[in-house]
Amino acid sequence: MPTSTWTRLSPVRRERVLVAAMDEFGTHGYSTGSLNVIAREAGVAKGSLFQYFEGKLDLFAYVAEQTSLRIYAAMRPWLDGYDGSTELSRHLTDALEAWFDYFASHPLERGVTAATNMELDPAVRNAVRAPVQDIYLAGLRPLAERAVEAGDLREDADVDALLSLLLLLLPHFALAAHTPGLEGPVRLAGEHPEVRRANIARLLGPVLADFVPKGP
Amino acid sequence: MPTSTWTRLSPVRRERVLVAAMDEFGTHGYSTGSLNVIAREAGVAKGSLFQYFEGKLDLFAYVAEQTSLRIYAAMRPWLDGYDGSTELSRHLTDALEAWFDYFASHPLERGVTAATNMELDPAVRNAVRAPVQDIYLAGLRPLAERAVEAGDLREDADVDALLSLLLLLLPHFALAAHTPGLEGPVRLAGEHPEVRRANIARLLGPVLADFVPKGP
DNA sequence: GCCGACGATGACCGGGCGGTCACATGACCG
DNA sequence: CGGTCATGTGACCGCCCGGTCATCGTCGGC
Repeated sequence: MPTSTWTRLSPVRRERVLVAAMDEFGTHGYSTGSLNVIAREAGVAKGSLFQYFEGKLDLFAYVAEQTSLRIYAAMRPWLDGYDGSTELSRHLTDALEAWFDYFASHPLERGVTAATNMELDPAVRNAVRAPVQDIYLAGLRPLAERAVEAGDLREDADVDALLSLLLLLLPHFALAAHTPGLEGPVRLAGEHPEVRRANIARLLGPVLADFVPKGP
Repeated sequence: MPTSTWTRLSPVRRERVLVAAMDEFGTHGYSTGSLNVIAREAGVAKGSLFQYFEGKLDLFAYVAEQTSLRIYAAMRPWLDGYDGSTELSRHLTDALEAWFDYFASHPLERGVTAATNMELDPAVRNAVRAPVQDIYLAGLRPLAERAVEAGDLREDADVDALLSLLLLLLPHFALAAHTPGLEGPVRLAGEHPEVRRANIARLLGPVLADFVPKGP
């Protein structure tokens, strides 16, 4: 958790530190990322970083959390826009498409997401991922509940299981879609929008299959 | 590339070093993995490691390559067993199922595969993944060609594109299926074999859809 | 019994790391 | 003005890293 000093800091200085940390951690990951580099790029003394955060892990957790909040804010219109009047799978396809676009145009957020999901050390994963998942769950759970009300999900659907699946799979899809040197799985990021939509729908299909009602 | 000294080493000593390196790199990844730890666990002086390999990256590349060879050897019966008399998708489902089982019972190989696929540094990725992919391609390409002959793949199918897709997606599936704390995506690793088979087939479906013949 | 080649060894090197701390700076107050 | 306090700073600490190398033991050939 950031210190009280951090919260009192000028927004300009906060943003400089945050961007430098997102860049460094997003490029090199947690363990290889260097506080010396972050301080230098932010134009701040290294000692200041320790006045703002309890240590390296605290800074990384903050970066991951802020990144999730930015992504969440960008996805908010799609999460709030679902009222059951459109089909759930169609709505999720829209959201996933917007998500891909967001990563494509926000390399810092993409890098941090990659670093978070590719972290091997269980201690670091646990420290970072729980708050991040809480943020996504806060947006996804109401959507799932609205879908049950609307009959788009089976009444006895295990909502927790569905949300776990989405949280596990979606980052993989999103990141794989922008893996350098390949267009993306199943040509997800292809040039023709209608092809891309169809591919997203195909990826979502097996994820949702257990949860949607059987009949028409 | 290992030195000539390494090839002259007693198999017992070679195996001790290889296992220690697989364990360390598989647990902590490349950059965080320590040569000091590897030397200690292998019961070998650190200087010896530099008589066997050109440096840390050389050792990691060797570990990744040997791991691929072990996995490839275990999958060999499934690769060679395809002669066009069974359906391709059914055959690949068998192979993927065997792959999951292999990872579940071989934690060292699973760890190294995870470390290889989760590496962020492009230089390390390139040094490691090219030889690894060559190994898999050597097994998969003949299978794909046999499938074209048997009419299981469209004659004009882009075999390279299909192989790229398989190489990109399959490790993700295999690793996600054993992510600690979750049963696996779409309950891949569920208890009922028939459910698992169905889920594997659903995952493979979109990967193959562009490549199989349209009609019956 | 001597020798030269090979291989094993661990003390040692320079460097970068996360983290600390004594001190400088400057705003505010009596 | 002096005193206090929050904040900024970078030299410094101990540690571990990948990598080197002088040294020594152990062989097979003569």
